[in-house]
Amino acid sequence: MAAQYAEGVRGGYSPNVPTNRKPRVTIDQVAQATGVSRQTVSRAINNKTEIDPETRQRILDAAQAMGYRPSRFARGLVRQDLITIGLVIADVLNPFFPEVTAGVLEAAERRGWQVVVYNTGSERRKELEVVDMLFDQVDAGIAFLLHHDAIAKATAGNLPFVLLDKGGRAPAVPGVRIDFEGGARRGLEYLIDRGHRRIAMLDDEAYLSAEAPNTRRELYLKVMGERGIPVDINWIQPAHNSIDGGAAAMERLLSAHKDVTAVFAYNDLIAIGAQLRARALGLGVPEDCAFLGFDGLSIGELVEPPLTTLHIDKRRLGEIAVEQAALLLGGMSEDEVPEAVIEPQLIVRASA
Amino acid sequence: MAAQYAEGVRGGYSPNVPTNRKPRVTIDQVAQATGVSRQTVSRAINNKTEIDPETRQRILDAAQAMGYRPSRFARGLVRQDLITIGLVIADVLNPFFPEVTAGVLEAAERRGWQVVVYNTGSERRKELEVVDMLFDQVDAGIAFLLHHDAIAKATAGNLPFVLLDKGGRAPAVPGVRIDFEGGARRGLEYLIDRGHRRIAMLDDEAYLSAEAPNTRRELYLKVMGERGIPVDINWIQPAHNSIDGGAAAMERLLSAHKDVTAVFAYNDLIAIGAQLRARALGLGVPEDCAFLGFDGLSIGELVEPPLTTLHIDKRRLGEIAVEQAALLLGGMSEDEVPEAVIEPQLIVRASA
DNA sequence: AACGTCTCCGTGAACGCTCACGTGAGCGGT
DNA sequence: ACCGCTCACGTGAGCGTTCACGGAGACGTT
Repeated sequence: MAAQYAEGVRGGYSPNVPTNRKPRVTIDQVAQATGVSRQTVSRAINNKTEIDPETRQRILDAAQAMGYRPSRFARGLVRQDLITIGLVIADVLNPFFPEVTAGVLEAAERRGWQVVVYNTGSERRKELEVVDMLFDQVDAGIAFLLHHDAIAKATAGNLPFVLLDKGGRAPAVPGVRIDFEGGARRGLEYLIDRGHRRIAMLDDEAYLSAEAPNTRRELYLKVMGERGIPVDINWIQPAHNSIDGGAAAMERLLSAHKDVTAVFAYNDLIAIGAQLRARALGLGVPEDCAFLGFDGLSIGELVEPPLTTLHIDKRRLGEIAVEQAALLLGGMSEDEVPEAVIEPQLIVRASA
Repeated sequence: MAAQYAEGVRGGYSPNVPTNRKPRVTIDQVAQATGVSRQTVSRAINNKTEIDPETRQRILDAAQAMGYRPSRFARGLVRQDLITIGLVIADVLNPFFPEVTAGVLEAAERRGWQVVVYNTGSERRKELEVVDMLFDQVDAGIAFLLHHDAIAKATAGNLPFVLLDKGGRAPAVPGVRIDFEGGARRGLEYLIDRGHRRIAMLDDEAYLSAEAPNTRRELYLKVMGERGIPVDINWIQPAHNSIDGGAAAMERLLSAHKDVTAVFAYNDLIAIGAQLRARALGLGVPEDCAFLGFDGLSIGELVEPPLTTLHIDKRRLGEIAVEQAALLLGGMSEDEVPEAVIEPQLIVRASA
């Protein structure tokens, strides 16, 4: 594969990797070189007692010079307290996930755990692949999974597994539930109470292919129905889960339904894109069209007008997931793990 | 430690972890239970040949039922091809890093490597701690490090180490260099050519405590000097590396120097905060004050007016780092690793 | 009947480390 | 001269796999 030199990159990179990997230096080699036993080298390396300070230094120097580094495998084999968890997210570039990741990282660090991160892009193939990988590589998994077969596979195995956003799934699978129903209800009723009747919905298109229960769209229909507000099915536009996706969907929506007065978006990313495009097309926000997001991303404060949204405590979401993983790892059975629910809070800024 | 129930979280979490960790099920136990040898179980688990399909299924079922999962340590000990790299970043919440992470993740995945992520917050103590940890836990490190003693420690050990943004350091330490000089020069000359003379700089305060060469500030002084433009030292304001930090710094700057016509910010985050605050205080952008950022974050497109910035290909940065790590891992010596430079590109949007 | 060839399965060793011991030297106290 | 103690260090075992073999049985070929 020829190296692709991206624009703005000098001295590009040709991966002509010489594969003469040097063999590992072992503790025994260090021991032999310094004329002591393995155990003494181990004492030096691990900063233990029962060793002469002078000997320690001598060993440390030799180890350094020889390029010795203890094998984490050999070490992990004998000590049982080295824990690594796998964090599976959909997209690092979606600001939702860095916040969750921050919570996971922090909670994991408090416990002295390592966190290895996987990106799926919400593709079915990747999700399945990553779940497979997880079984071999980590002690517990924390995952955001869209596709039900990936979820099934993940929870069927005997790896402690926690779902970020476990949706409406059985209580037996541990995870954090985000109360979309309460959130969507609060958000939509806010819009309705402010007089909006023609409320469109910009949905995440990823849920079209995944056979998952799409709570947000269903909730939209449900609440609108409860309030006796007729819904034109074409008010629902699928959007790619990104700012550009939101913009494109908004344009499609407007080309057919100029008369909607408010937009309820699947999330902030889509809402932001939609709002930006609406303004670019000359609409006033919120006078001509109001926008309501979901997630409470901080970038919602940057746009004009600042985005009204249903805020989710994403950091806490990550923290709780780690705590649940800890319970599982501690030997608790899956159905004993207490339920945790995160309640979206309506944050009224200025877009609605 | 009592559980803190964050607002918006029901059914909060008390970590009364029962620590009766169940002992590991080993391959031998599965072998015994199914009446075969270890090796046969191994063949079943690893999908190898030389095993009767029927036996395989029987073993697989038993393993599943017994909760068997191969130990990655034992496995890693005997196979030498399981590679894990450590990615050390300053702050997941700063959009710069998710982009780098995306590049690293993608490149690592292509190679079948695992990536474990560490967050330092650019704190000296954390940086040193993380570097220490790295030596034990991974096969190679890719790190964004601010403090020179952390860098020294990282590069002194015998762990393959690649620096993201290696700054002006010796060529012997592998890493990617971002050509801040070229970037800053292009940016500042653009401002100067458009008639600006009183150009302030909002610097990252983290560099105050770190005894690192702060190229961006020095470059600012250098270029201004070369063009014969006098600089008031108070035009340089330290800012916390965040949007709020930029806003606060801008407010301080304006309280003393209302007459600056342009702001050159350490990065986009600071620039965005500054610009937002300036507008809130009634200034017109760019008429009253122009803003120039650094990094080329996509959120710069969200603010009004969209931020003019020096764009860095962050994804490519991460990819190159992985490629360099691969070279090192392949046995290449540190000074043989070809130099890679990333050239910031001026993207003129509307803030300057 | 002897021999080769498959197919399926088992055995010993090795991976690199830590843990629980055991050991000998040195030294002060009785 | 003996005991007891501390300090510094060494020895054997074991952690859970995979790898390179070796071997028994079934079956066909000469």
